[in-house]
Amino acid sequence: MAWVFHSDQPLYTQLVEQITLAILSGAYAPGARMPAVRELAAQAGVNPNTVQRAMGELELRGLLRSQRTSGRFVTDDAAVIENAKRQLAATQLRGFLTAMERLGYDKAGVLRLLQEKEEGNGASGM
Amino acid sequence: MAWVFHSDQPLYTQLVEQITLAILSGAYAPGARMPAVRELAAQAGVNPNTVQRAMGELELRGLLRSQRTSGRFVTDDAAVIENAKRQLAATQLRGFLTAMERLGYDKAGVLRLLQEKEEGNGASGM
DNA sequence: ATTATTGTATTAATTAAGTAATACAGGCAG
DNA sequence: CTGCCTGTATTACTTAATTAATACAATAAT
Repeated sequence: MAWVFHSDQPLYTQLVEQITLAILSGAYAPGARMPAVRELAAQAGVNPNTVQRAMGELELRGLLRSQRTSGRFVTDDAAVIENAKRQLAATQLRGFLTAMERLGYDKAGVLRLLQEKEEGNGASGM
Repeated sequence: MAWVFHSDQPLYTQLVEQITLAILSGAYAPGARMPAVRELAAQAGVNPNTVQRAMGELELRGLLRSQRTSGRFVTDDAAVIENAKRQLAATQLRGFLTAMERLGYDKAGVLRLLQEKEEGNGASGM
């Protein structure tokens, strides 16, 4: 796993995001054992507590499960993963739509904009 | 103007957002004089510097113009306003699409999702 | 039983961000 | 020319968030 961080967001947040995507994409497979906190911290070059914090967040979301002394494991419930995916998508969509509405676009307008982009032209027809 | 603030975001950010939308929607008309920094601060119940900071931001974006001793004015260039609107929309769209792509949705998938929502049903067909 | 490896908890240090207090500067009206 | 109303700049206070150091706890393996 390639750990790349930028400075305009907390480390633990970026960890949550990257690990989440790794799980949702299957890079960390369902049921698989995660690297230990200290190991992952070494890999990523951050403090173990920072990893711990990220992991805790992911446990709350049900994506990880900790086994006290044997390690942490990705959930093996595929439905949970699929659900998380859909949940994130829904959140994105909702936020996007309300932002666009405040800019004066109704749903039809948003659709039009998207289809224009889909066609690869920048003509907005304003 | 009704000033409503929530605590999960800096005041000056919320000011920027609300004033921006007020300008984009025409509530503060092109060329119109803005309330003075201290007056607006009193209205909104915040420190004048906080308003100043928000105003400065809006100046950078070309939406406001300060006249040193006579006050601040909304730009009277309608194109600037229109442009800001489109810029914000484009930013929203771009961010939304990349987020969705990382979740495994291609553009067609996003479109499908939107159209489903458009039709008012929650069936995702998963 | 001992040791090594796991996750966990607590506390402290550091840093950064936001907000506010206050003083400055320029022009217009009287 | 005096005073008041503009925006502006500087500085300091306060608060919160992030990260790190360190110690604790449990279990599996030897």
